[in-house]
Amino acid sequence: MLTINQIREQSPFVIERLKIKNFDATEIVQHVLDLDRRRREMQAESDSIQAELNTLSREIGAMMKEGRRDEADAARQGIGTRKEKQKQLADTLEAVSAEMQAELVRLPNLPHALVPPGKSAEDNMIIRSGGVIPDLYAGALPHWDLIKKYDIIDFDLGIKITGAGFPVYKGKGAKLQRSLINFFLDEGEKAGYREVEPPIVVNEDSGFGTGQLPDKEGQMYHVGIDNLYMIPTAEVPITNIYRDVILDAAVLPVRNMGYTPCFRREAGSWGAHVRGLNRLHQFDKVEIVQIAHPGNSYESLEEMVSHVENLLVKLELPYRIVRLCGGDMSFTSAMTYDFEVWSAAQQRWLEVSSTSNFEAFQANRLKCRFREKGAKQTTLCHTLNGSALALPRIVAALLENNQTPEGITIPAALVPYTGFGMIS
RNA sequence: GGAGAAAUGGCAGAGUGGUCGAUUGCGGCGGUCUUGAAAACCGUUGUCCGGGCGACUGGACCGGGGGUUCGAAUCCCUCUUUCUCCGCCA
Repeated sequence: MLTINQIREQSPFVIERLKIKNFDATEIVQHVLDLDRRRREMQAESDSIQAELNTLSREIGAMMKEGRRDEADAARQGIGTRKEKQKQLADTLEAVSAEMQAELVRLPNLPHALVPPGKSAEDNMIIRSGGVIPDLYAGALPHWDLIKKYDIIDFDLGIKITGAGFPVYKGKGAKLQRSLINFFLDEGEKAGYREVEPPIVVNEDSGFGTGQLPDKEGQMYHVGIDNLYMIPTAEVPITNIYRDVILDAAVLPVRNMGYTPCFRREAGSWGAHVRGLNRLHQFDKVEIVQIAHPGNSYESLEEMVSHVENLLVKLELPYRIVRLCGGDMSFTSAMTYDFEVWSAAQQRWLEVSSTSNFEAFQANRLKCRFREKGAKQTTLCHTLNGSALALPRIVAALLENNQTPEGITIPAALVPYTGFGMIS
């Protein structure tokens, strides 16, 4: 969420910027400012009554010690009404603060100045593209047919075991998964990321910290009996490592990555374009996360973008990088690059990575701060993350783009991992 | 799952109703001394929310939440977590 300070100090700017996200913040900002003013007034009053009470208590303590019982009893007289008033004030103060918090949480992050305006994916800005779009032979198949032809991914089995959207990877299909994961992790390690293996179920605090709760509650699988959530992305546990942490400025940027399965309910989002591997309830992903100094966070973003791009180059996939327009960006992001690969049989671009700078938006919720050497003040870090990469659509594109009448060829970079160069 | 013990500042560890944001040690930072370093000595050292241009100042925080009391780190309730023993188990 945005900080109250920023809203207090530059509310017209906040309102103006959010228009890029097609969000009219006028009312919320006004309401927040109003609540903030009331909150501060009440706290001043509450604090001063509390100060009086504290003094009185101390005096009574001294009297008791000296055995002046009568005086102590007398001093006790005025306390009841003050306590009552203080209690009332404190309760209202808490209610006002909670309301302010609830309002603050409704405001999306401010988009960066370079974010183009726009309503939908149509308005995204293509930054660059690479790779060669293949010419498929006549009779080339979409991946949902290829996986059956070569018996490497089985949706029906998944339906039997769990339900739709939980495929079973078999044989070379399973090996391909494992190879991609290892390849991504190895490349990440070369790029300076520390590998972590986090829990894949998280508590409410973590869900709130990265912004999945409360807004996107319905997107996560909830383990009701223990009130835990299955992660929709490794971003949640990996970023939450830094919840309630004060870092030394010298350690920034911190680079972590992890492979996890990801779980998404995708309620209500099924349609014509989500056949096969295009959208699943469970999928594998390697995620990279950086905690950066606010002064350098866009360098971190660029670094992450080149890392992801490098992966696509090594996989020899035709890709393009787009900077999302305001209307297509997520609630929490200040700047997002999407990576799309060309799916030759489907004749469309598939999103395989979304790499974002959240600036201080998540950090404010997480209370992830840093301190300059020798400084007394703490400052919010910037947090960033990106998929590097999400597997299913990569697999879809690899299968479709690399199909030949003899079988599916494996890109050279992967062969050391798979141990085979062809699925046939 | 059953029984018991515990949770205090970066760490270790005092504190069982009163001036305690908290003794002390270690660590960190600054200084004295030294050619330099070590040792020794002196000082300093948490976070958050308010007020003030500022010096400074009010409030909160001893695992979380609630309660008793004029007053709670200390007493009571509850939740969470950790440790020990037993049971079960990859």
